[in-house]
Amino acid sequence: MSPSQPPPTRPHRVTAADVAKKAGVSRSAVSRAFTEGTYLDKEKRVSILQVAADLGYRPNALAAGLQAQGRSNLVAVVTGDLANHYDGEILAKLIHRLRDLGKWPMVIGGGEMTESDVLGVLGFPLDAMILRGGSVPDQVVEECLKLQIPLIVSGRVLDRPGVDSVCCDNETGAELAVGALVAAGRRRIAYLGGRQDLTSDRERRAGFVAAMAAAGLTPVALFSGDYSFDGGASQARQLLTQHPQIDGLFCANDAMALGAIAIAGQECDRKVPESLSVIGFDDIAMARWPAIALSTIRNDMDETVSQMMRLLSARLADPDSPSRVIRIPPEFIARNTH
Amino acid sequence: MSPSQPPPTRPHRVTAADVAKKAGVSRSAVSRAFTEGTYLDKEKRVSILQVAADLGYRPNALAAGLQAQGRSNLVAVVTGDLANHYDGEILAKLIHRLRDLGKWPMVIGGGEMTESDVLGVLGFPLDAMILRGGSVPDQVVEECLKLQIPLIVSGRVLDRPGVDSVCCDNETGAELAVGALVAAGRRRIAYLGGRQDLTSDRERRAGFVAAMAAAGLTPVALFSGDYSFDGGASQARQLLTQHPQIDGLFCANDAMALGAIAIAGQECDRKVPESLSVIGFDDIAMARWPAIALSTIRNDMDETVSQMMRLLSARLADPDSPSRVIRIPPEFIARNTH
DNA sequence: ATGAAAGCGCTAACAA
DNA sequence: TTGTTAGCGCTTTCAT
Repeated sequence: MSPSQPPPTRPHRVTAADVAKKAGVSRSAVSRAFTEGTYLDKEKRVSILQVAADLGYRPNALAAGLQAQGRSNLVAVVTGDLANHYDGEILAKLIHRLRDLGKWPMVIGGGEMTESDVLGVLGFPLDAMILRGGSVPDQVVEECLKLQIPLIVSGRVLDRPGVDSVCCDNETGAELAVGALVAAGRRRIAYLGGRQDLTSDRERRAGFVAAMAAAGLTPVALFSGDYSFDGGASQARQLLTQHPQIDGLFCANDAMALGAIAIAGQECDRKVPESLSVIGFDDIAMARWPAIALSTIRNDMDETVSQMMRLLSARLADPDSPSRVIRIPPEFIARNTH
Repeated sequence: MSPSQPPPTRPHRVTAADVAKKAGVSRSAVSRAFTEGTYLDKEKRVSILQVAADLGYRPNALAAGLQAQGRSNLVAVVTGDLANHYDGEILAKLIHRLRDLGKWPMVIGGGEMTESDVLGVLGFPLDAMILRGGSVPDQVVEECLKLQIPLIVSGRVLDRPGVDSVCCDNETGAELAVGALVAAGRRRIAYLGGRQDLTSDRERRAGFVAAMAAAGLTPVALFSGDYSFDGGASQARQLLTQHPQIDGLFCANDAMALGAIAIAGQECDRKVPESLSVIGFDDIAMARWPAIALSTIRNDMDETVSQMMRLLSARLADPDSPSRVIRIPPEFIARNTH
């Protein structure tokens, strides 16, 4: 209304223009000062950076990302359920390694998978999307491909053009487990599975069945759980009740194995490993705890993440390269439960 | 060189302009079609959305965030070490609740805390930054305040203008633990602490000391660990060796309590709770596992996250409101280890 | 070496 | 109700 009223304008974020004015140079000079390998007088650069520091200026990454076509440095990470320790542990490594590549992880998922969230994040011009474990709605995959956003999948294989996957060789892992159980003298062996809608479970199950057959054995039972401790416990209760004769148990992941061991000891009067051998899958940190010392199949996280980063870099460098599937070899880790 | 060579231009992301042209409307009409509560002919909106869907268009969130001053919907989350289950569990809830608010979480930290990462993320015009646990470099706090970025701190209290905190009432928690140990008939009680550089440990320690004094008891020992299972185990080994007479142990978090219980049973021939009571802190999911059934002090995650979201919303609505500190009341959860 | 100017894709104030 | 216009803050030719 009247010019006497100074607008109580909240001091906006310092921009390159502010720095330019204060330093007596052009906006472009400021931009150059923050970019390696650009023509700019050595002294001038120093003085600009000084002024910028005084003012508390830092380039707006949003504006930069908008400008740089196809290099927003934003990477969406759709994590599996963080209640699964494997997912939590691998997420930490993933975040760390993405930063090494200069990427910023936008993390979604972690519990109940909200499909709208993962579609919503596509609103950002992502450099890539990482799908960790879990069931990935097909629609999401379609949208990513339509938007030409590179997809790196881990924990399952998605053999499609433009999608790279890295996944444990689950069948081999199951074979190793059966081999170890047989070597321990077990013959009446059962499988305690995870969520049947996930390929990891299907592959481990198939590997188990095949290895048993190869060993001339018939599975005593094939159960399914949900990859959780509680699920493992309740399924193990039924399993040990209905089939008290079993002497070996291969579980689809470590959490279920721990649940099963708890039930065996507390409710079924079965000592592990004396009267029952149990082998898990993944080798989460807890499995290494001396008090637990779970025999398991290592699903190597460091190697998995390394390969994911390798695939990511390769695809970013050449978006049209053929899609790749990398299988990580598992390893049997002998501890105290078999 | 010659116009006969069609440039092998990688099809760019579909923009509002593309949709506008195809639909025969203006760019603004397209923008309006995607914004609730704008003037736009019903039919026209439908047809625009139809064309957009055909083309696979979705508004570029970067451009939108650049435009909307102070509403990028980006929130940086600096998480504590995900090897601590408490941090993992709360991160999952945090991500979920932030999405409910329409915010996108950029997650950093999770393991080795890289200070440059947390400074680097300030390049984005964040709506807010969430600091979860751990030690927060002062420089980070300064930069945030300088940039006028709201800071929500959890797991410690940072009583400064513009910073809101929500934190468990650690002293009361320690009192509850001592009370429970005393009620269980324990008198020779020790404290197995976490990282002394963290306020959570200092408060729990202080609360322990005060409660012991109030009960007319003298602590047998005050040890320090690192909040990890392994750290708890090795400290407990020393503790039980040097002070075999102790009959009660209050641990600074659940992980250390589990480590201590493991050592007690496996190496020191002390049955829990028969000859040694152990109480943890946090009430992580594992503490509830029947096989573990850890008596502990609940550090309510749902309530913590709810309050964080409340503080966040309030600060976003009024950036100048006085900073607030919310203390979450702890609760003793009696299970099988005391 | 450096400034001017164009544009990245979007929203919002202003006209019509 | 709708189109035109002006930025948001930055990077990058293009001149100079």
